[in-house]
This record gives sequence, C-alpha cells and structure tokens, in this order.
Amino acid sequence: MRRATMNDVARLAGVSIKTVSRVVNDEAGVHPATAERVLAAIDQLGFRRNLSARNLRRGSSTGTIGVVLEDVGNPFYSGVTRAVEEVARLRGRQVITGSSDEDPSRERELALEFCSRRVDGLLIVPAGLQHGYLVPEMRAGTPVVFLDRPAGDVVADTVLVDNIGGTAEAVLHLAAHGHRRIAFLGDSPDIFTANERLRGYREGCARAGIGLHESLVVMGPHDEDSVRRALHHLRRAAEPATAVVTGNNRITVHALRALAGAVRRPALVGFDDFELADLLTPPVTVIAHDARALGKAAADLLFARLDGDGAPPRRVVLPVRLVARGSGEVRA
Amino acid sequence: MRRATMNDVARLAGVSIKTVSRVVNDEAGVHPATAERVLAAIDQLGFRRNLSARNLRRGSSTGTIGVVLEDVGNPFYSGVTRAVEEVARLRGRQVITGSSDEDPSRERELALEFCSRRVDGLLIVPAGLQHGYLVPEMRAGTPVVFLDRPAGDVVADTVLVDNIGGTAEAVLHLAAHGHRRIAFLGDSPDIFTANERLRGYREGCARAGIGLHESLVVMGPHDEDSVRRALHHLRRAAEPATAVVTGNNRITVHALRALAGAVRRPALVGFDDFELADLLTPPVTVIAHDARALGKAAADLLFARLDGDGAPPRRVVLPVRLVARGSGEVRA
DNA sequence: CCGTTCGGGGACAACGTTGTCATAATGGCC
DNA sequence: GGCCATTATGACAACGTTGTCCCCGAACGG
Repeated sequence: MRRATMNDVARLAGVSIKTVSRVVNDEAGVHPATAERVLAAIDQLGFRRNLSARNLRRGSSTGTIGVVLEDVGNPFYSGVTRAVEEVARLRGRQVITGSSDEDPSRERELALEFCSRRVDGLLIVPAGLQHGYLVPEMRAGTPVVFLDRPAGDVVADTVLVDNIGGTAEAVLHLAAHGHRRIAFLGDSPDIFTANERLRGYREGCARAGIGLHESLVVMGPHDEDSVRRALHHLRRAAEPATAVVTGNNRITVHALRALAGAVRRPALVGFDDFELADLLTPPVTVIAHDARALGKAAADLLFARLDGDGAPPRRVVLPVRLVARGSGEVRA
Repeated sequence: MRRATMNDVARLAGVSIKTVSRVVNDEAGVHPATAERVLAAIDQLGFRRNLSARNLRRGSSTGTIGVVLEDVGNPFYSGVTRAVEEVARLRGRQVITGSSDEDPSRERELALEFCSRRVDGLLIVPAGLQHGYLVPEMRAGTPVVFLDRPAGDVVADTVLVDNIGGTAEAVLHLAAHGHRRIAFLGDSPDIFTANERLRGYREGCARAGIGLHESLVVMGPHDEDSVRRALHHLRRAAEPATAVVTGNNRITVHALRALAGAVRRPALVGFDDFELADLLTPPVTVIAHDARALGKAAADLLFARLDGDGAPPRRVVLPVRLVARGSGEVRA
C-alpha cells in the first residue's frame, strides 16, 4: 500500500537509485539493457516519481500557478480560468484555483496557502483593498498579477477593463435614443469595478448633457429580490426612469427577470456580455468584454515576469465594446 | 532573493531549527519569550514554510485533490468545480483542475501529473474509455471517483445522472402534447452521456408508442453550423420533425440560435438546464440536473474513501427532473 | 543532600529526489 | 602493453522540514 520509491525500483532492477533517476529523467548514458530493466521494474511496481521531492531537491519551479478569484463557478471567472489554463499549459504549468467569495480574509488565506505551496506565480482578483501581506512574497520572488481590479496598496502588474469608458458609452447610447432619465443599478460601492462603472455613468450623463439625479443611482443590490425592489422603486417614482444601466452580468440577469412580462419596460444596457443575450426579447444590448482576453493578458504578463522581465509594473486596460442588440433602443 | 528557511529564522532568533518548527506548528513546550523572538524573526525574514518539504517529511496528505474535466470554462463544469471546492475547503484541501477537452490522452496526462503531485484523490470526468492507467495509482491508495460518465474498464466510485430516464421523459412530454415525429439531436456517440440519452430517446419513443425513425436521429454535431444544418434537414424532410430533443446544453443553445426567428418552430426539450432558459420566447423546457449536486456527491464519495471507507465501489445515479416552461408544448 | 520530575530546548536522521564527483570497465591508439 | 578517452554506473550529500531521542537545569519531596 506504500508507494514505490526510486529505491524500491533500484533494488528490484539491481541498479543504484541514481540510475533509476537517470532513466526516469531521460538522461543520456544509461545502457539500453539497463534502462529496460529499470523500466520493467517501474512498471511492475507502479512507480511514479514524487514531484514534491523533486521540486524540493531542485529548488526551482513547482510547475504550478495559483489563481484566486471571486467564484470559480461564475461563468465570467470560469472563462478567465480557462484562458489562464491554456497559457499555463503551453508553459507546462498546472493551475490551482480558489474562490474568495469577495471575502478579503479568505483571499489572503488562499494566496498565502498558495505561496506555501511555492506556486511559481499568483493571479489575484482582489476581494479587498489591503494587499500588504503579499509584499514579502513578492520580494521573495513570487510574481503577482492583479486581475479585473487593482490592488489597494501595492504596486504590481494589473489588468483591467475600461469600466469608465464602457459605462459612459452605455449612457450615451441610451441618450442617443432619446432617454433623459437613465438609472444606474450597481453592485456594492466597496467593489472597485462597481465604483468605476458608477463614475462612468456620471461621466456619460455629463457628456450627454443630462443633469445628474442621485435618486436614479442605486448601489448595492445583488440578489434577485433587492434588484427587483430597486427597479420597482425606479419605475414608480414621480419621474420614473425610462432606461437602466446595470452594473454587471448578475444584476443584468436579475433585472431581466424582474422585468419579464412587464408593460412599458425601460430600455436596458448591461455591463458584461452573457450567453443568449441575443436571443432574448428584446435582445439585450451590453457592454461586452472578454473574460478569456482578460485571463490571457494576465497570464501572459505573469509568464513574462517568470521569464525575467524586470520592467516596472504595468497596468493594462482592455477595451470594451458596446454590442447594440435592441434593448437599448426601446422608445423613451 | 532566496527564500528564507527555518534555518535562517533559527539563526536570527538564536534558537535551533527544531524550536522554529515547534513555533510554526503551534506545538506546546516553547517558552513564550522564545516564541516571540522566533515570531519576530519569521516576520522580519518573511518566512513561509515550504509545504513541499513538510509533505515530503510527513509522508501523509498533500492537502490537494485533482479534478480532470472536459472544460473548466463550461458553466456546467465550473458549477461542478465550485461544489467540489466547497467540500474540499471544509476538509482543508486545495483543488487542482485541468481540462481534457474530450481528449483521452490529455485526460491521462493530467491525471498522472496529478498523481505525481501526490494528490489525495482524483475526480475525473472520463474523456475516453480506457482507464487502466489508473490501476497502479488506485492500488497505491489514491482514491478515484468518476463523474458524469463511468470509466471504461475499471471499477470505481461513479456518480452519474439519470440520462436514460430523463431523455425518455422528454420524449413522453412531447408525445403528450401531440407530437409523433420527434427528433433527437445528440453529441458524438463516443461520449457516454450522448449514447445514454439516445437510449433514453428510444425508450421514450417505445413507451409513447411511437415508431422509431432512424432518419430523425442525428448524432455528432456540436458546433453551431452543424447543428444548424442538421435542423434544416430535419425540418425540410418529406415528413418533417415537429419536435426536437437536444442532447446537451451546448446543442440546445446552438439549436435555439438556429431556430431564432423561424416560422413554425418545432417544439423543443433540451437536456441540461441553463441560465435564462425561462426568459426566452418561448421559455425552454429542459431536463434539469444539478451540476453542484453532482460535484458535491462526487466529492463526498471521495472524502468518504479518504476517511477509510472500504466498501465496494458505489455507483450513484442522481435524479433529473423535467422543467416544463413552454417550448415543449408548441402545437404539433 | 540526593534522586526524581518536568519544562524547555537541541542533535540527528529521515522523507524521495537530483547534482556532483568518483570509479570501474571498455576500447582505441601509439 | 601502457595510456587516455569514453561509457556506464554508483556513493554521497543536499533540498527544508519534522519525528525521535536526549540533555540540561530548576524545582521538589524525602
């Protein structure tokens, strides 16, 4: 029941452990006949080399990278993960993932656990604003790339999307179709992207020449019920909103469900694209950005660091694009 | 740039390396003043214990479990992953994932790589039918649970969903709404679930008293174009299909897109539920089963083995349920 | 005052592997 | 035949940690 080691293989094959090592690592200079004996022994014993021991001895790479994100189960992040995996695979690395659920202490726990495992690098979607805990790790040579949101208090490579520009564009799109009372429904303002998108909303209003009505801004709801209530409120007000910008895919979906079957639906533009948006009635106009592109960009940055890139930390902002499908053109 | 080791900490704190170990592991019998000196040194050097070394020395668990599935980026599998992660977290384990992309050799490569890392257990969505390569690993004490599909040639714990019963139910549902020419659009017959669902389709036809028309069965298409062509063919035939059962969520989505805007759409029931199915026009009737439940059941089984459960391999079949939303009731 | 106990701490080996260096056997060349 | 280069192999230490065993000094009871 104990696992066979090189020692066991060596004994069975009647060679030294070093010869086994040579065979396992395809090193030159082993007599074919000897190699064959060793391979037979390996097969017979079901030997598989212990990577922990190997990595310990060699001291170099463990061949793993750690990814900490909000929720591996969220299609957006699973797209990110997949892209990371693809890059990692080309570089012969395995991916370890963990979900922080927006809990900063959980994020920290995961990241440090990964460091204990000596991951070659870390990809993090920050849950909180404090990342000082990473400084010793970064100093010790573990590259870190932040994803989707910047770190609070350390400088490091960061890949973001153009939240502000995208949301502003959403507002302008709605304004171009005659809307003047455009609401913004965003996630908790503690979340970087939610805040940025709120800024984009304001910028869009300004550029469209629409006065800002704070009563049209609702931040925080993120489950179906609270989104429903917020929408109800916005539509029943003295001067009801005729259009809504939703701050992320979850909120968009909750809003669509809340509005299903309603008469005189407000126009809607959602941040984040999602599958089937084109098949709904009306098809949903979105600010699209590519989860895979985000993951790939971050992974590329990380591997550049592992390849020795010593340039100052970079901040990459990926473009977004408005995909007009119809829901933003509903009459005011 | 070299990482601090316990030795470095010991030197700085003026104690032996064993005392550092004791502090790091919260072992009793260290004078508080000594412990404090050690902790200060740890902090100053940014020491973090090397889990590879620890696991090697202790020989026990590495605290990881490996998950091989088709595609981490597919929402269905990311739901599975999330559920696995939750169970693993409660047991203090990390999750390593890898996508096989339905390639048996890739599956094998990933699984064996994970074994080299000495994962505590393996969760596999089989890509192929040959799993003999796992026998030595299982014999060496690595528990393996197969997920969603059974292994071809080894007996091990397996968690499946009721593919046959579910698909049969779909056919009966359509038949109950007057359909007699019901088509089945499934994935490659090499894939276990596709085959099972085809069997379910046939069983459903038999139970509904519908004669089997092989021209109504199309296996294989799984990208948008081929699904589109298959549907076109089915609808343009001399005796066109009035209803379709789609074999998985990808095919369902492709079919919906192909049918968008068509007149006299065939009725449709899809295997696998998906987000927004209820918001489409008409809302899509599906055979629903729960990715999270699948992941949880498999992880529970795995941890039971790790806890020493030595019972014969189990096969768990999770129930599915037909969620009638309307698309199955379209007039024949 | 001596033997015992106990708290605190250290020396050393071992986990499974690989890098370094040494050694034995072989063959070719003068 | 003697010498060296080459090939095939092995002995040994080291990676960073932890388990085992041992030691030292202080406190305590008789």
